[in-house]
Amino acid sequence: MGVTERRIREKERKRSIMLDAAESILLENGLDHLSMEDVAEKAEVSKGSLYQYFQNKNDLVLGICYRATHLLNESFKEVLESKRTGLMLVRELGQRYLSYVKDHPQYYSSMKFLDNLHSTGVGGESDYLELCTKNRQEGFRLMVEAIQRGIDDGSIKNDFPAEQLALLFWSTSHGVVTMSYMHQNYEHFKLLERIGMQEDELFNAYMHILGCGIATNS
Amino acid sequence: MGVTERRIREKERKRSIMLDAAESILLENGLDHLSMEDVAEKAEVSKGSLYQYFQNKNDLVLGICYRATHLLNESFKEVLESKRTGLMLVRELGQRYLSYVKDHPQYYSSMKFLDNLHSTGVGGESDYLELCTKNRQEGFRLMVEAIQRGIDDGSIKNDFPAEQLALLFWSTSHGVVTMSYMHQNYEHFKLLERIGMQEDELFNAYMHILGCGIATNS
DNA sequence: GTCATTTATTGACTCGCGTTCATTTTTGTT
DNA sequence: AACAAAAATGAACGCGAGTCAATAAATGAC
Repeated sequence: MGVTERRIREKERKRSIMLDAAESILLENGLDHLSMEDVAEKAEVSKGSLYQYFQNKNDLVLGICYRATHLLNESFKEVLESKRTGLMLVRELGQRYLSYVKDHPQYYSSMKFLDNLHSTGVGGESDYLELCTKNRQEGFRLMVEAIQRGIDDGSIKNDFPAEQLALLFWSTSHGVVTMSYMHQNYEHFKLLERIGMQEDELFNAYMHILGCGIATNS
Repeated sequence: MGVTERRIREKERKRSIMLDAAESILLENGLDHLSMEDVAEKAEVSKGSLYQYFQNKNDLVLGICYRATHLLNESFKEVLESKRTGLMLVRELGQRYLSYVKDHPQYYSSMKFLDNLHSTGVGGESDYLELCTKNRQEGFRLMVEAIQRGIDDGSIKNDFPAEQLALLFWSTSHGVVTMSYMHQNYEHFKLLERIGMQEDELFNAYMHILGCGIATNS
């Protein structure tokens, strides 16, 4: 029976169309102004149909987030395939994260949404939630791997276990990336200008300071 | 006419009661489950009355945020009164921020709300918005001052201007503090445990790494 | 091709919540 | 007590998430 298979494929295709619609609205209007009605209209289906493909609004946004985390991980994996020192890998991961946020602000805000759900406890049922969480863990694991390689090849100090360094890098980079995200996406956000700093300067300073802290030789 | 003055005082008192109510609900239920009706009930006034004291829900939350930012700044000012080296001041500021978030999670979430508004553009009218923003800038200024003192007294490298270092510290500490906030407030958030790390270990590692990056002598 | 059954689609409806406003109550003044 | 100004109230509105009974389309048996 190829019929049920085609049904599944067809269903996946429509789901994808709906996600495309949601993504473009998220990009244009931001999370706060993403309504199910607008998504339905953009996807050229009825509101009720949306709910056949997504359990609720959270689920829809997490659907985007699933794409988002997957894409970021792919980019990270690419980095880990190169043969540079661990320290350079870490730097490159940071660089990738930064460009990722620049290129896909809608993905970034969907990931913020995920973080927020994790903070709030649970925000309703969603099958995507677990998948997204898995993806994030995978991303974290990739970071640990880069750092571990750095410790092994001697480019990174072994003052701390790789997991702990990774967590630090994970936490801190978030703030830096957010800064440049806001700088890029919100006209009125003038903090960087106010202190006369370029966007890439911030990242370089971050990497420099962090580098001094974790690299074996300054 | 002492009457109008008393009226103003009385009005301020009621506003304060309403903020107290909102605060306690924010503490118990979190931002997502903070409804105007609940606040009204807790403050023992009608829903309509709330709107005589606050322009809208955002305004109410920013009212809490105003308290929040003020309190944090007071704590920061206290630190700056001491005569330690700039580097030690910076460390102490971080420490204060950390305990602040532990002691007043509802204030922390109100500050996250403020950040979010800043991200989103503007979320409706609120007189408190400007006040909160001012407070945040003041907080940032205090951080700059601590770092500048460090540069002056030689405890902090002068690779970067104080404002830039402050911005870095500001951005990165946010991530670290968020981590321990979530660790404390959300039972299911097990990231720290998973990698076998204590809460204060994370902060110490952060300060250590950062310290290596900015201190004059390792 | 016809028809019964399963599956997909629809939009009118409910419901919760932020917000408004006409009305009532309280407070202050003469 | 009479009146005016300010404050408080809760019924009513709008908007958007989520539901569901009705309808349409697709499938498979004969």
